[in-house]
Amino acid sequence: MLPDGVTLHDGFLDAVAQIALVGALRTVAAVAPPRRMEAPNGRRMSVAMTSAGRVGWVTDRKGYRYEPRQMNGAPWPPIPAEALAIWRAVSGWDSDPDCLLLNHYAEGAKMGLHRDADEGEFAAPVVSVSLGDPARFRIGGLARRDSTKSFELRSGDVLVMGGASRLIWHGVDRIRYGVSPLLARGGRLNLTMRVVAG
DNA sequence: AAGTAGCT
DNA sequence: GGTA
Repeated sequence: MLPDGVTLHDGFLDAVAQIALVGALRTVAAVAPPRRMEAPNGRRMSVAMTSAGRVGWVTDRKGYRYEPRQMNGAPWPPIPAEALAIWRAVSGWDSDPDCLLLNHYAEGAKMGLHRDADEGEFAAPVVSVSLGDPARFRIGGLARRDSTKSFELRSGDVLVMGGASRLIWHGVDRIRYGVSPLLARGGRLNLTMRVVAG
């Protein structure tokens, strides 16, 4: 039983769709290379990130925020049509997302419990797509201290966090590296689409 | 004394 | 996934 507002579309993308999406994301990564950024506390994150869309999510010692340009001054690449199609199918939101955040989990990468709270529009859901190696996903409640539970997210799964769970705490405990044949170098790709409205 | 996209 |  998932919290109210969280929907898991198990196996939403078949193998063909997963391959097509990975191909489109390769183009994103070529224009805006994923990099391991610094959290405001100065620690380098294990997950490498980049973005597509009108704005991209960045972090450094100045804090978390959305920026209209990459560090090198170039705009972010457009959000691939394959990703927008998923958003339109599952988000229930009228407009398209402003940002696609692309996270690459190499072997050993993980992400601590956090909330997606840097957007200006919390009525719109966050749509998360998993590709490649499986991840042990942890989900809590609206308060940091709320109890958590975990389950596995597999390649092709689409998770929607919206409604009462839009600001829910969540994270990735670990990935099971080398399980999926989808990505040549292994690891996990996660993309999340957000309405930033700022 | 919170708050935590980090660390054990 | 709850502490320090």
